[in-house]
Amino acid sequence: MPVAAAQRARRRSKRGTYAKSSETRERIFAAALAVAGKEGIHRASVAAIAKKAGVAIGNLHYHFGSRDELLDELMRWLVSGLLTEVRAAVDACDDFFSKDEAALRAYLAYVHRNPACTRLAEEVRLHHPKLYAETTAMWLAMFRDEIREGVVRGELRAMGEDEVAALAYFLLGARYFVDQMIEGAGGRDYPGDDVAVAAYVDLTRRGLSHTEARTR
Amino acid sequence: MPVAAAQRARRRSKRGTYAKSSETRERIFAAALAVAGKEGIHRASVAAIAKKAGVAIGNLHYHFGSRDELLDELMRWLVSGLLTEVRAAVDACDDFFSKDEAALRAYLAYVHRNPACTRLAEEVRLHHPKLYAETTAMWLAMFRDEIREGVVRGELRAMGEDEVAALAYFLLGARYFVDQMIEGAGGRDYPGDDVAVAAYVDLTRRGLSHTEARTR
Amino acid sequence: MPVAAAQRARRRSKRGTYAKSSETRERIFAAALAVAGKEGIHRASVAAIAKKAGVAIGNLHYHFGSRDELLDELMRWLVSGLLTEVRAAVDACDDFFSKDEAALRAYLAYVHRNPACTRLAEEVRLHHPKLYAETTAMWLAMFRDEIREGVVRGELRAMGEDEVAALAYFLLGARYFVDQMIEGAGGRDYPGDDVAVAAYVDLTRRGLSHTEARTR
Amino acid sequence: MPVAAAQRARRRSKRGTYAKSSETRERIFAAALAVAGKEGIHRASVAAIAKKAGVAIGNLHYHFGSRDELLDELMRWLVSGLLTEVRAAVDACDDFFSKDEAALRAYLAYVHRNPACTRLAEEVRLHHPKLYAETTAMWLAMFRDEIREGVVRGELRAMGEDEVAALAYFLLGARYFVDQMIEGAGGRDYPGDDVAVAAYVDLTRRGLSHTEARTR
DNA sequence: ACATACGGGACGCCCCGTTTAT
DNA sequence: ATAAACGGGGCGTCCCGTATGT
Repeated sequence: MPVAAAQRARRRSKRGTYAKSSETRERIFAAALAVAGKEGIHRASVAAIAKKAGVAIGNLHYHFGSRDELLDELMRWLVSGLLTEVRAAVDACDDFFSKDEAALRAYLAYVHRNPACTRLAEEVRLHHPKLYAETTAMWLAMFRDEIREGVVRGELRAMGEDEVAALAYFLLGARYFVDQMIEGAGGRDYPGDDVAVAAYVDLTRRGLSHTEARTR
Repeated sequence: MPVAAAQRARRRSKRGTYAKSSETRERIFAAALAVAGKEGIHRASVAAIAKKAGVAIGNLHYHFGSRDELLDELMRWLVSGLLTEVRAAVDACDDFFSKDEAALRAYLAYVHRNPACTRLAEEVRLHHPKLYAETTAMWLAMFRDEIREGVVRGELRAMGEDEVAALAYFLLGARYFVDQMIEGAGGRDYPGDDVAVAAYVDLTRRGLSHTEARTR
Repeated sequence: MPVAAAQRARRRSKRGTYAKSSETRERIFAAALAVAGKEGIHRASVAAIAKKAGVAIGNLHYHFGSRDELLDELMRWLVSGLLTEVRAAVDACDDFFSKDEAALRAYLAYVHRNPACTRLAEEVRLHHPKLYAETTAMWLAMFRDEIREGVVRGELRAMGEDEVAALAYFLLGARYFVDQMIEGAGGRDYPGDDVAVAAYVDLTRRGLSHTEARTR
Repeated sequence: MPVAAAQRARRRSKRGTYAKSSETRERIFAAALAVAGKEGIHRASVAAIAKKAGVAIGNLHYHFGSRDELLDELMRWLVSGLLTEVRAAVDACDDFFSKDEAALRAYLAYVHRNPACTRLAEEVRLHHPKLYAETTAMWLAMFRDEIREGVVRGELRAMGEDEVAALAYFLLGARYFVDQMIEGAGGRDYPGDDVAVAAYVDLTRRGLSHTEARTR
C-alpha cells in the first residue's frame, strides 16, 4: 500500500497535526478489524464497518478511498504484525533452539492477545494472494536463515539446501493450527503454553524416536 | 454429503434409468469445483457455475436446492476426499514411521492431482466452521491414534497425553504449506517428492539435531 | 369457463371414460382451493398445489394447460357457487321480504360452510376483473329484478329505475362484511344468524316498505 | 405511517433544509401508488415503481428500506386517508341522519378524487390482514358509536347491542360497491351522487327511524 | 478540511411457470 | 404421468460517486 500511505502522508502533512481525523481513521480501522474478525473479510461490508465505527459511510471512503484500500491496509497490518513480533523474539536469542522456542512463544503470545488475527491472516491468501505469497516468502526465508546459521554454528546436523527449504515449509506449517489448539473445543483441551512448547521443542530437537539416532 | 447422496439415490431408484440427471448433477458439481478453485468459494456465483456447466441457473437449484447447499456438498467432498485417501494409505502400513511417510506421500499425491483442493479445503474454515472443526478433529484423532499405537509398539518414546495432543497439532500443521511448497514460485524451487518426504521423515524420525538424543 | 370446459370435454371424449384422470383432476382442483384459501390466489404456486395434491407439477399442466387456466377455473367455480345457492333460495320464496331474508340466510349458510370462499371470491376482483364484473352484474341484476317485482306486487313502495339500481349496489354491499362479522375477533362477538338476519331484515323492511312503520 | 413520518422529520431536522430528499421520497411514494393502482399491489415491483418515479432501484431501498416497508407505508396511507376524511365530515354534523349522509357524501367525494384507492384499500385485506382488521374495527366502532348516540338522542328507535353491532357491519358493507357503482360499465349507469345518496338515505332513514314513514 | 446525506447502478440469489424428453 | 431442464424476472444488497452542509 505504498500509494495509499503516501497519499495519507501527503494529506496530513498539508495541515500539520490533525488529531481528530486520525482518531476517526483509527476507529474505522479498528471497526474494520472487528467486523472482519467476526464475519470474515469478504463479508465485512462498508455499511457494517461504518456502523460499528459510528461514522457515515462516505467518511470511510474519505479516509481510505475505497473498501478495497481499507481492507488492503488491514491485511498488510495483519500479516506484518505477527511476523515483526516473532522476528524480534528470534533476534534476541543466540542459538537455534533458543530462537526456535522463542519464536513459538512469541507466536503463542500473539495468538493469546489477538485470537482472530491468525485466522484473518489466512484469509489474506484468498483476497490478496500476492501479499500472502510475499509474506510467506519472508517467513520461509527467516526459517531457512535460522536453519542455515544453526548448521554453521554446529548446532544442527549438516543438510543440503533442498532439505533446508523443505524443512522451512514444515516448520512454518507446524504453527498453523496453534490457534485452534488454543481455542478448539472451547479451549478445554489446551494443555497450556509450556506443554505445547515442550512438545514442539522435543519434536524439533530430538525427534519422536526414543532410539538412538542411527547414521543414515 | 450422505444426506444429499441418499436423496439422489432415492430419486433415481424411483424411476429406474434416468442417467441424464446424475450426469448433469456431476457436471454442475465439477463446474462448481472449477469456479471455486479459480476464484475462491465466496466468489463462486451460481451464474458462473451454471455457465461453466452449460446449464440454466434454475437447473442448478433443481439439483441442489440453493447455492449454499451446493457449496455445502462441495465442501464436504473437499474435506472428506483427502482424509479418506490418507487414511487408506496409513492403514496399509504397519509401523509408525511407515504410516507417517505413507501419509505424507498420499498427501503429496493428492495435491499433485488436485492442486486447488487443499487451498479450497482451507476456505471451509471460513464458510463452514463447524464442518471444518469436525474434519480437523478427525485428522487430529488419526494422528493421536497413530502416535499412541507407535508408543505401544515401542517405536516411539513414551509420552504423556498432553504431549500426544500437542504433537498431533504440529504434525497436522506441518502439511499445511505443502501445496505452496509444490506450486510456490511457479514450482521452480520444489525439490521433488522424495526430498520433501526425506526432510519430513528425518524431522520426525530423529529430529533436527545431529547430536545423539540425550535422555531427558 | 366455457373454453376450458370445452377443452376438457374434448379431451375426455377422445378416450371414453378416464376415471383415474378425472380423479386426479379433482385432487388438483381441491388442492388449488386449499392452497389459495390459505395463502391467497396470487401466492398459490403450481409447486405448492402439486405438492398438496401429491402429483407431479407437469401433471398439473397436463390437466389444466397452465396455472392461469387452473386458477381461472377455480375462480369461476368460486363466484358461481355462492350465486347459485342464493338464487335457489330466493326462487323458493314468493314475496320480496321472504326472498331477501332467504337470500341472506343462504349467504350465511354458505359462509359457515366455506369460510374462505367469500374472501377468495373477492380476490377475483384483482386477478380476473372481467369475470368479477360479470358476476357482480349478475348479482346486481338479481337484486334489481327482485326489487322491481316487489314493487309490481305492491310489497315495496314505488321507486324510479335509478333508485332501484343504487339500492341494488347497497344491498349487495351489505353482505360484504358478513364473513368478517362471523369470523372477526375469533368469532367471539358474532351474535348468531338469527340476530344478524333480524337486524338486516328490519333495516330493509322498514326502509323499503311503503307501509307505515309500526311503533315497535 | 406515523413511525416513518417521524423518522423522516427527525432526519430532516438534523440537517436543516434538504428538500431534495423528501421530494424524491414523495415521488417514489406517488409512483408506488400509481403502479399499485394500475396493476394491483402484489404486482407492484420495485423495478416498475423506480422506473415510474424516475429513480434508481437502490434509491428506493435507501428511502424505504425494502419493498415491504414501502408498501406497508402505502397501505397505511390508503386505509387512513378515507377514514380520516369521513370522520371529519361526520363530526361536522349533529344528528344521525345528517352524519350518515355526510359520511356517504365524503366517501363519494373521496372515490371521485381517488378512484383506485378504495380498490387498493381492499387489497390490504390480502397483504396486511392485521392492518385491515384494525381499520375495519375502527370503521365499525365509528358506525356503532353513531348509532348508539342516535338512539340516545331519540333519532333512532331503541335497539340492543347485538343489533347495533350487526347493523354496523351492514352499513359499512353498503359502501363497498360504491366505486363500482361509479365506475362500473364505464360509468354510464351511474345516476349521480344525489340520486345515490337519496337512495341510501331513504334506505337507512325509513328503516332506522322510529318515526312514522311519510308518504314520499 | 471534514462529515453527512443523497442518488445510482450492478449483480447475486432464488423462485416460478413452462416445455421437452422419458 | 413424471422427471429434468430452461429462462425470465423479482428483490435485496452492496459499493461507490456526488452534492451538501459545517
